[in-house]
Amino acid sequence: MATKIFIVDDHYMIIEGIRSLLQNEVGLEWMGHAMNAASCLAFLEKQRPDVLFMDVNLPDQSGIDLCSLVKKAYPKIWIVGLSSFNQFSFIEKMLQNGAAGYVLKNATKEELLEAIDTVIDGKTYISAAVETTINTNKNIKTPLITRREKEVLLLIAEGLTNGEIADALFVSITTVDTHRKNLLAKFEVKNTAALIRMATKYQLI
Amino acid sequence: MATKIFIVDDHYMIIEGIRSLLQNEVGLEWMGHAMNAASCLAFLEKQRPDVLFMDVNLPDQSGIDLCSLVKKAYPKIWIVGLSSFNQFSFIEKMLQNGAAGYVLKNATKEELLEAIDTVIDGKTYISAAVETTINTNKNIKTPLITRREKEVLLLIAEGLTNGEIADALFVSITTVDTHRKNLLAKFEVKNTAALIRMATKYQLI
DNA sequence: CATACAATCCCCTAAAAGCAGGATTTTTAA
DNA sequence: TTAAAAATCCTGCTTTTAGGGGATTGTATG
Repeated sequence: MATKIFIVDDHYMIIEGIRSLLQNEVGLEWMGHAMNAASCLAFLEKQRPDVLFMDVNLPDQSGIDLCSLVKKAYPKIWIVGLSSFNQFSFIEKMLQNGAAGYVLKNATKEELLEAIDTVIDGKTYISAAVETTINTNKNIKTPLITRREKEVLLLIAEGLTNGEIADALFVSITTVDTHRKNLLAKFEVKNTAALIRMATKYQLI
Repeated sequence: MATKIFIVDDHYMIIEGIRSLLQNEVGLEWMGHAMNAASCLAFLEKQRPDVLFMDVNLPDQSGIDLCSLVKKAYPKIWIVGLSSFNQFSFIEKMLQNGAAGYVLKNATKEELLEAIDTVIDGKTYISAAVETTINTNKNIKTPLITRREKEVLLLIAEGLTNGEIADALFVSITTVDTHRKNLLAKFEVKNTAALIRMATKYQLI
């Protein structure tokens, strides 16, 4: 039986690109595409692909969230994350949320076919380039900050001083100061400038 | 005579996507593709497309730079910028560097055809979505900072103090302090945190 | 039920950044 | 070649951060 392929991506060219790469492959059946999360879910109510290529960035909902939704509702569908970016945070989250593979949008036909074969075998497919990113990033720990610390961080980024943050959060300045110290420690930086830069790097801001 | 189309983009799927959308159009001749700036320039030495779709992000050189290079060497080639991002800075720079159009990677076939028609007519093609971005951004003034201010800004973002920056640049602390004051004034912010956030927003860091 | 963690608060000191004025010398561009 | 812009340096003062200690309370979670 042919492996049924579906894709959700808001970039028309990517859809066409993948389609033209895979369309005439034997053993594959092209089921079509959706251009947003909602129509993807609507499609899945009626039909079930084997492999679902899923863009990480969708207009109505993040691919990350859609991934866990789909995986909960239809555990048999193998999801392959699709992104222009070789960015660790995306890769990590997609895999955590049940994706069985991750390919970049500059993947070759061979990579796509290998990804399909690998995931329907129940294994995880990670392309070489993505693997490198994972390896370089897995040592770099993203600081685990608390809810309150994140609030403080955002207000710091807004340009508020400790006093102003204290007023905004109805706590004392010393409390804000403590959170701030903890942020510096957790990000392993020694001042606000580096803190904000790191936080944007980790896309916490 | 058919309009000759060439594309430079490092994403295989985009190339295939555009090719499958345009390949069978009458009046168009698909010349092929390059996947980086160098091979694009090599191709142009031998053959001349009429319209050149150019990715803004290329592996060996930015599309922005390649754009002005190509336009200087071959003014008759109409360049259409190509990007996933509807980002003002990119659009602006591509157009400044001689691009005649700008389309997003989620463009439809109709948009691509319209872009081609428009630019070979000598006009500028801007898709509706991109136009909106231009309008919303042209009011937002990006601060114009000097070379030295940018150096200081980068070092601030690295987490260096005024003293350390002074040492790094072989100037006095007061000089660094002045640059810093000017940065705060130009970005219209009142402290470092907001400065770094703004600077990353404007992608100066 | 212990204990880990988050969130809150306090003290003190030193360092760094921010604010308000200056000034001089190079560069750059009209 | 001359005016504007950039880069350099200064003094004095205030506010804010950073670094070093703490401590208490509540709330989850094993």
